[in-house]
Amino acid sequence: MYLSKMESKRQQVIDVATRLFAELGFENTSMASICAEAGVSKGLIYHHFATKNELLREIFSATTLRMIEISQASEATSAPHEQLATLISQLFKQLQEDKSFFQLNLNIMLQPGTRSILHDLIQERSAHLMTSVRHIFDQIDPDNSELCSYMFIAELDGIALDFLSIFDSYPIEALKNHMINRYSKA
Amino acid sequence: MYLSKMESKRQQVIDVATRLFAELGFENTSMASICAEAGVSKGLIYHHFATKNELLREIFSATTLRMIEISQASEATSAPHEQLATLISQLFKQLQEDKSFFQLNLNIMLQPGTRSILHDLIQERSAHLMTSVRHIFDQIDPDNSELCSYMFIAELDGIALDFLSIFDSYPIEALKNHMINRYSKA
Amino acid sequence: MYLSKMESKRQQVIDVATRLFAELGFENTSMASICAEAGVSKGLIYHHFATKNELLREIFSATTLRMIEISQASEATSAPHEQLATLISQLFKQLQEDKSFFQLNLNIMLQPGTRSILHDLIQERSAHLMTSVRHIFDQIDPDNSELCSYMFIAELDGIALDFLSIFDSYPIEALKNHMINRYSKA
Amino acid sequence: MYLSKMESKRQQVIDVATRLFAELGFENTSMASICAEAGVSKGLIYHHFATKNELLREIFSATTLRMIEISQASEATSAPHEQLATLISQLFKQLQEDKSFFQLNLNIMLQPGTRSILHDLIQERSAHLMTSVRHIFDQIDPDNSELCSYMFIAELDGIALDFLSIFDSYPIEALKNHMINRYSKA
DNA sequence: CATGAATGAGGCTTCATTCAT
DNA sequence: GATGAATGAAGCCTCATTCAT
Repeated sequence: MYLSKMESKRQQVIDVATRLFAELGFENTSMASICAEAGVSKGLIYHHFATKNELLREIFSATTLRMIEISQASEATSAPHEQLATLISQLFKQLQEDKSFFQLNLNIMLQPGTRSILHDLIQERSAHLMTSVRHIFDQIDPDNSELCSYMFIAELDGIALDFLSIFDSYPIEALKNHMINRYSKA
Repeated sequence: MYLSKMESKRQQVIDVATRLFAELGFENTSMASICAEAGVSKGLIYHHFATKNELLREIFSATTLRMIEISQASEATSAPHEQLATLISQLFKQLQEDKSFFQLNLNIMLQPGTRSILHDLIQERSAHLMTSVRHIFDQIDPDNSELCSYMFIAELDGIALDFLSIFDSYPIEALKNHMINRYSKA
Repeated sequence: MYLSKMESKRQQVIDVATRLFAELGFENTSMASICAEAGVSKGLIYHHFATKNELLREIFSATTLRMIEISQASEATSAPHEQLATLISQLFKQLQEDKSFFQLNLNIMLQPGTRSILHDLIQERSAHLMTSVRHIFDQIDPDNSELCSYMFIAELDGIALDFLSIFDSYPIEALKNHMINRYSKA
Repeated sequence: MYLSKMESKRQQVIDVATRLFAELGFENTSMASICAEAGVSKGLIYHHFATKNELLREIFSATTLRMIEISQASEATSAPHEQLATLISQLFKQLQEDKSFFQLNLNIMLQPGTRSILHDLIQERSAHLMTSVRHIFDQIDPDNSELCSYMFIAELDGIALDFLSIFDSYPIEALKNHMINRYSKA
């Protein structure tokens, strides 16, 4: 029970921080406001996380894990075109269900301040992602798998970007279907 | 000469601020540092710009104008596929020549803080951009011009995003050629 | 015409400053806001008034003149009790007609910052006022004229203070009649 | 001892701020100078008081309590005329012993800036004061108790005003005796 | 007389972080 | 593990005033 309570406060801080970073941005979220919303003292937050930057890194790592889970859901199916279809479906599902999750990730990867804090973690994540996608395209078109992978990722990133941050009303369903059509045909 | 001197300090502030916002991010750039680098007193910056936010808005508006110029370069040629090719070329050229220009734009459109400051201006810009692109696709495939436009923009945005912020080494030339091939064939 | 125009801008500054000082207080009124409301440049205001303090002193002096005029209106009548009645009437009339005029005077005489700027002028004014009132009471009760004068002034000041700054709804008419009754009977 | 130390810094801030507001005026007292004189860091003052305005409000509330105490000292005695005499004595005593206490109160109630900050508290205080005084006059002259109360308060306020802010040398003792004579006779 | 760009000190407030309890 | 008082640097902005034109 002590442990669970201990974990609960720590996790509470992470949850609240994740939400506030997504809503307000890292630089506009104060440690004080995280404490307030998490119902935790200033002393405690620094007992669990050495600095605000460390807290961000921990959150980023956690989201990386979650993104890997999403991308691995597709690996169950064997046929590469099916894998792509599943991957696309999964991503669009998440994109619509948890906008703030993706918004946060775009934020912190683009903002110079947070980028440099997370530099190594960003590297790791994108390398991992690239490898995953490339495994699939290696089975479809080994000669162009690199280019195809980059293009595939760019299309998904671009849609996410436009959906989340550029256009106020976005035909997300139409684009999802378009992507599935483009990539799931043998 | 009066005019040039008068304009010079104001413009100097804009130039320095644009660069620092791109390099460090809006929230991590202090008015004091802008003053210092522009060789201008703290008071003067507030003589010309009511607020740090106003300064950002002015910069954003200026970049919108510049983006419109870029996109209009393609309108000279008559054939729609040629227009697309020209547009893609222009964009990739700018993207490689002035990374910080695009970085800044991605930054401020994604960061919640700056987004809300610029909300109306972002709306205007993306509407304008959408209209421009759609004019071209209306001539190619009127029935699907909306979807095509969104997809086209997503691809370009995604490439820019990945190039500027995700991957450390990016095959930008290969992607450019791929895009030109995809869109310039009749 | 040049002269009148010259005077007009100068007077305009005085008028606007008087109003703003009364509405916002001296310390909360910036030279810039006076310029803006008076439609005058910063250079010009400093051409006419050496400093913000000088502007205040000039305004205070002008209001002193106006107060003297008011108090002299009563000297026409010969009987001392009539003089008091007239004086009271005049003061209550002004108090109700031009609240901000009196408010300003109370403000700047009480605020330590403005008090010290105006120290000598405040002395002069109160000495003059005291003398005027005492002339009247000398004719009524020479032995107690000093005390009577102080008490008379205190009553009027107190009513003004309470009316202008303490109570939201104040039976000003009732107090006026009470004062007239108290002092006009032979 | 923990408590005393905890309270000590907070109270120290209040004490210093009260004194400086009285001496220099609210607008001319910087938070920095309060910190300096209280031997406290800039951060701490904002740990205890959200805002400079809040600090003022707290001080004003405290002075209201003190004024209520003073006015209640008279309620012990039963006869109304005695109550008035006691009240007058008390007030003159305080007025002479702690000029800056009253000066501060006049200041902030008259300065437009501070007035609006304290608007509700001023209302409360004057309502309370009025009620207290009226209780006494209800026992003396029920038909005119309202007018008598207003007049009584005006006289005291006017004397305080003139004593503290208008005249350089003021026969305060003579006026005190005059007031006691006027109100303590049955 | 008239303008408005320019200055620099100083004001209020925020914030990450530390530390005694 | 938990609290919250305390710090001090830094941030945005305001303002009286000066001066070249």
